[in-house]
Amino acid sequence: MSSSAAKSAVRSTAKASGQTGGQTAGSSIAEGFNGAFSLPPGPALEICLRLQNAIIEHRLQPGTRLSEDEVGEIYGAGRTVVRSALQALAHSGLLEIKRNRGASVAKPTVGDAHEVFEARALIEPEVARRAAARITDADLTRLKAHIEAEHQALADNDMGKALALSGLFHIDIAGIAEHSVYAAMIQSLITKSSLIIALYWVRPDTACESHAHHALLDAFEQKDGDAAHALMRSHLIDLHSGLNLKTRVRTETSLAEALAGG
Amino acid sequence: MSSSAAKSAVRSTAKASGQTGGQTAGSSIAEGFNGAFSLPPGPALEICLRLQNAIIEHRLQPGTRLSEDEVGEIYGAGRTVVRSALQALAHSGLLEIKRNRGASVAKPTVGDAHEVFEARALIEPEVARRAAARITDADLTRLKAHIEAEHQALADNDMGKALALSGLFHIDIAGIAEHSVYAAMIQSLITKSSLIIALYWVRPDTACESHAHHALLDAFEQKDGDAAHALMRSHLIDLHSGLNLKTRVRTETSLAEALAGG
DNA sequence: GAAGCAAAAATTGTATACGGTTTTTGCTTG
DNA sequence: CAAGCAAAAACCGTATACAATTTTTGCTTC
Repeated sequence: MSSSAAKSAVRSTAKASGQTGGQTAGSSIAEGFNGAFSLPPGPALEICLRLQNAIIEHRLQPGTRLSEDEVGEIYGAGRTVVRSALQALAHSGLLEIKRNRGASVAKPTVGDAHEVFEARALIEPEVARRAAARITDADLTRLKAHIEAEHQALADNDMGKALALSGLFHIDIAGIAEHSVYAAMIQSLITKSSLIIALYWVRPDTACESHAHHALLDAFEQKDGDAAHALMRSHLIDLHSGLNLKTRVRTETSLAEALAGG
Repeated sequence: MSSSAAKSAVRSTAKASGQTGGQTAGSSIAEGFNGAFSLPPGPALEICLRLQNAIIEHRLQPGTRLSEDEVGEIYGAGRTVVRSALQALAHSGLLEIKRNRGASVAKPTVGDAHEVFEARALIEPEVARRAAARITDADLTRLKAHIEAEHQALADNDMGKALALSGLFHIDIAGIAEHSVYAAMIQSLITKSSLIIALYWVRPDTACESHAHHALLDAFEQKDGDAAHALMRSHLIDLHSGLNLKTRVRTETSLAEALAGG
């Protein structure tokens, strides 16, 4: 609950380029998402971030089961720390844990999807207005870098990375607004959005997103809070409408998926 | 073979006889708060609810340290389940866990307090509008019962219970609105509000709260969403203004408190 | 051949033991 | 008598072992 933590957490993402192409959690794209877990620094938090990153980048699909032994084997940790990490992720809404059944990646329903984007449409415009009043030049250059990296990821056809960067853009704004309560809510909502997009995204062109982010950046440069509010709201409504929430998409379980692939 | 069986038997009897005052977690006032934890039903969840209840009713004050062994001793559980419970509570923002330092009841700062009530003033009016559109007669009678119980607690001069019931009123409304995302947010905000009130509450008369709740009930009875929205917003602004967030109140630690008491 | 049931395998829930870090305490020394 | 330091106690982090539950599998039977 420290109100000063949000901004510094986002700021630290600027140094993310110093590492090799390896998959260390500290160098991952999703480092900016790290404010959501109330875990002390340690292996449990690292596993948390790695798994969260995998979910956000759609390398782990909704419904996938995560056995404690399996995860421990992959990351070279005991079951104790893995349990900690899984419980933390469950609390963030990314996993579901059932008694004696283990953890699996959450599968938001159509109703959940509506609720998440409705909440985002309420909260994020307010946060954007706050951010416009507080934004600094350093923040603006960082946001530009995010958009640039997102473009690059799209050029590389790396949809998972592009999506993660798009989310990071919104989270960075929450950090700029210096409101830790809103920031925590938005982090939770955006990670859930990632799951929802994995299940219900149907629009083929993602370019519109970049346009919206550019427009937001302009409003921030002019420190126009009302414009930022309006742009954010329309952006989120646009995102919401880009989902296919009428019919059921991708109801296949991991089993059916495996059958289709092989 | 008999050693472990005997020990568990002792544990269960201690658990049963230690709480003869009718304080089972399932029957406690804070039962309505139980949607916030992503723990499977079991002893960990029970300990979670008991501790949450104690915090909400101000029997545990901000800053109090909770040793794992101590909590385990009290509730007759091993450290494993206690750790689970403490981590879950930390995720809800009620506890703070520092590496090798253990858990302690969170102490929201003045800035946190502003943020929490600002967020409530944004979200809860929206939820009240939704609730007005969906409320049933059964819901109305239940809300009336809440207000009645709150009055009774005030008459008994049981401030902790009154405060918990007041929070339950708001949480019930979130449930009526049938919006799980908002409901989770509001539960988290209200439990945090409980900590904030423990630290910064200065207004001697709590009667105003009951009036506000009565007025809200009227709006719900008439299914007037706009009125519910406006009343909820003014109610929360009123609560916010009832806090002393200018100067520091109650900065004493548990040590100073013990000295003052003894 | 399908349905029902029992045994076995796999997986999670929990407790306990050991190692590392922090905090406290008591002594020494200026 | 205060300050610094070292030893010890307390506490948390992690791994491992055992118990309980679930899921799967193979057999029997209609």
